[in-house]
This record gives sequence, structure tokens and C-alpha cells, in this order.
Amino acid sequence: MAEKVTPRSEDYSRWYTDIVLQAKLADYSPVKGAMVIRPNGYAIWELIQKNLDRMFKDTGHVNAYFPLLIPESFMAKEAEHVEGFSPECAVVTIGGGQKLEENLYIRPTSETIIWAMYKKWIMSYRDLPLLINQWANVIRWEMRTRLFLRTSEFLWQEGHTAHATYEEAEEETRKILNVYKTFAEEYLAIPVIPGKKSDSEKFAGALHTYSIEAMMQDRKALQAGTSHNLGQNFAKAFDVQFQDKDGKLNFVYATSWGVSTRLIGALIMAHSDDRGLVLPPKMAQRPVVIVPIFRADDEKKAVLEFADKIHQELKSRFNVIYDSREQYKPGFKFAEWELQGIPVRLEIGPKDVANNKVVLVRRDTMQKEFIERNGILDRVTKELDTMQKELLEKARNFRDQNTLIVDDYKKLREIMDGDGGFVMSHWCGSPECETKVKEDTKATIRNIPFAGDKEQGKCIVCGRDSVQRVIFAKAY
RNA sequence: CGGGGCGUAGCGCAGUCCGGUUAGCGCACCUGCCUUGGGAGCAGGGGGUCGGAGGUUCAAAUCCUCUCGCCCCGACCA
Repeated sequence: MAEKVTPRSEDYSRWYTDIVLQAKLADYSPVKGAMVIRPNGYAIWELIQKNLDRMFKDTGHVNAYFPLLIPESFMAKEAEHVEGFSPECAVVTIGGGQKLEENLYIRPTSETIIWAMYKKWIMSYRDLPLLINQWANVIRWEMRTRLFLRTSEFLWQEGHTAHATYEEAEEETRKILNVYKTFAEEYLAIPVIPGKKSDSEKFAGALHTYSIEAMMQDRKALQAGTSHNLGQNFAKAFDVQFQDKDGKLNFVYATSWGVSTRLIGALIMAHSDDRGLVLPPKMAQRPVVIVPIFRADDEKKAVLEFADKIHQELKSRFNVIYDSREQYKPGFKFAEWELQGIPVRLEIGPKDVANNKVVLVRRDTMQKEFIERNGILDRVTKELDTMQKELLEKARNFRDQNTLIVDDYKKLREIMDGDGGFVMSHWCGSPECETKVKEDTKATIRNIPFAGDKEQGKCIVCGRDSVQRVIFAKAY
């Protein structure tokens, strides 16, 4: 614990790693590219699961579980899909000490096994829509890994739905993206931009892909969630047809969508500071810590009695950490809980007992305030609500300040060579222009925002006509 | 695939060039005392097949050969 977090200004990626390790969110595993998610990190994932799951259920989805291992032949059925995923797949070739007759892929995603099953389950339009989600792990072999942001194995949820019409599938794709947006903003306190991916960035096997894009504190973009309209590609590959009201056979329309433990990386990079993790209250399983402070024995008794009552009172509403450990000094405890991102700290010492007050310190602003002991439950509740809102506002302001409208290619290059950020520029839609920007600046088109103004313009690369601006940014 | 570097306690390292008591230091850990409003102090303690195998030698963390693993840069890929 004596080790210090590297300041962001000195080395941003080192800072990120320091926070993950020192806040005990995760640790490196013996297997290269894999990570262990520790209790502090898993607590965040549980809150993501809990809240998103409720939102999925509210929109009519149900959970199921499909197997980890996928027959090689399934993977091969959708051409674009297999081409996109094969290089990053882990494959099981031996089982029970014997070479397998057919290799088994460890799922990089579950479309193929799910559509093989949907073929059995979907007969008629009465079976539609089929709205299934699963919480699972997947493996994608990665060369360069980073804790939470890119690991070979990660946890996620993947929704897979089947619909009777293209329009319905499209509506589902958009609806889920909106669920993601709401979740990111209301819970993670991260503002996001929903939009459509360019063809080069779309999911292997999709008609088109939508994403929500967030800006991190180093001004790089992070894709925080994706939603795909798969059209009839998988239905055709797996021969999933249904009979409509008129008795005619049609291929079903599909969607898939997911968010992963990468969101934890986003959460860290969006709010944390040089002292450590900063958790939005709604993402803190334990939002409050009480640190009693005392010297002599008589003082100790009074302080602990006072603090204990407050603890009991707060416990009725929050999961409170009551840190009465005597082997550590208060300063040490302050630093430790700050590092772990606990949103609100209450310091209770002899002076507070005498004045019937408590010191409240908010993790994000670090401001100390004497608050009345009476009514403390509502006061803490209010402070947590305010903090949740202000974190979102702060992140939004930061993003807006670092989002620039640019019409000059030289300017675009300058920005990407310098501080970076989101650059809103016109794009003609050609892959060539997209590639040129990437080669020149390492920035890519993050997405084509839904909310973008439909304005006439000229492509920033080639000067051809364009109807809308897109987001250029370097990305994780 | 090319170049460079590193494997010694849980972590970070010294010792290796030039072989020689019982392999050491910081942090962490355990026990006790003392402390407590911003990361305390003192005393004591536990913890090591020196990455692995073979060799040279009276004697190897140290020299030689082989081998395994990891990191960085480049190339490749995205």
C-alpha cells in the first residue's frame, strides 16, 4: 500500500495499471493475456449485471446459457463470421486423452451455436420474437492485452434475438443501444455518443453495427457497447425459417448485442484521479466508509459509541464500511479508501462528538465539510445523489471541450498529433478515405452519430460531397 | 523472424565482471510495545531447491554448455 499511483500527467497508461492493481480490482494471472478479477473489481461487474439485467428483463428479454464449446463446422457456416473470428480463436483438439474427431472452438461469441439451436426452436411466427440474453465468458486470443480493456478471456452479456421482419430487428438493435446509453449515463456516469459503425469496423457477419462511444481522460475513444443488426445472414447460414400467417416460409431476422467487463476499464478511466479510483455512487457496492479517530481510552469509548450509532443508522440504507481497525492510523485509512474509490468518507473524532457533528469528505471533489449529526442519513443520501450527477456533468463537459468541428485535413492531423480528442468532420463514406486518415493519424471513425446534424459538406480527405459529420478519434 | 535485456523471499532489487564464512537490502507479512484529525516509530520474528539440467572445481547465485520462461524495440497483424 506504500506504493504510489503514477500521476496521469507522467504516464497515463501506467496510471491506469497502477489503479487497477493497487485498488485491488484485478491482478495478472499465470496465463498470459488473462486476468483475475478480484472482489473489488467483481463488485463493479455485479452492479453492471444487476442493473443491466433488470433493464433487459424490463424490455422483454430472458436469460439462458449456451455451451462454451462450439463445433468447428458451426463456426464455418457464415463466411464473413468465420473469416473475422478464426485468427483469434482458441481451439480444443484433444479430449479425454484422445484426438477429437471434430475440433471444438472455445466461443469468441455465440452466434453460431445459438442459431443452430434457434433452428430447432423457431417454427412459426408465433415463436417470434425470440429474445434471449446470456451472461458468459468468451475467449479471443489477443497479442497485446491490457487489464479489463483487452484480455483474452473476458466476461460479457450477449443478447441474441430473432424477429419476423427487418424493421422489427432494426427496432430491437436501436432499442438495446438506447438501453446501453441510459445505463452508461445513469449508472456509470459516462456520457456516450450513439451511432453507426463504418463498414470496416462492423461486426463480422452483420448487416450493420451500432455503438456507443465514450471519451476517456486521455481524450481517446472507448467503444462501450455494440448492437448489431444481423439481417438474415445467420438465419440463412443455419437455415432458420418460420411460417408466417399466410403459410409462407421466411428466413428470420436477427440481432445481437453486448457489453463486457471492458466497461470497468471505461469506468476507471472516466472518473479516477491521481489518488486512485473514483466510483460513481451507483457503481459502489459500499458507498460509505466511517473512520473513527481517537487517542486516549476515555476518548476512544466516547468516539466509538458515537460512531457506532451512526453506523447503525446508515446501515439501514447503505452498505457501510466501518473501519475501526486500531493498528492503522487515520491517515493510512484515508489513503486506502480513497485508493479504492469509496464515494463518501465520514470522519468521526473527539471534536465531532463534542460538537455533535461529523466530517464528510466526498471522493471526487475531496472537499471536507462538517455536517450535523442529526439527519445524517438523508444528508449522506443527498450527497451521493449529487456526486452521481456531478460526475456525469464533469465527464460531459470534458468531452464537449475536447470535441472539435474540423473541416481542414491539416488541422485534423495536427489535433491527432497533439492532444487528440473527438474530431467531427465530413466523410464521403469511402473506405479509401477512412484508411488514409488511419494511416496518417492512427485515428479511426468511431461512429456516425445518430444525433449528428444532417448538413451538406465536403469529405475532409477527398472533398467529395458528404451529408454528415462523423467522429474521428484514436481508440482503445 | 531480427536486435537488446531480465530470471535471487509475496513484490522491487543488490551480490555475478574477479568462485570462498551462515546469500543480503527495502517494502509487505507475524509478535509485542508505543501511537491515532492525512500513508507513524522501536524491538523481535517467519519466509530462499539463487528459473531448470549438465559440466569444471577442494568449493558455484558467481565460470562453461545446453535448456525453459518473461519483458522491451523493430518487423508482421489489426
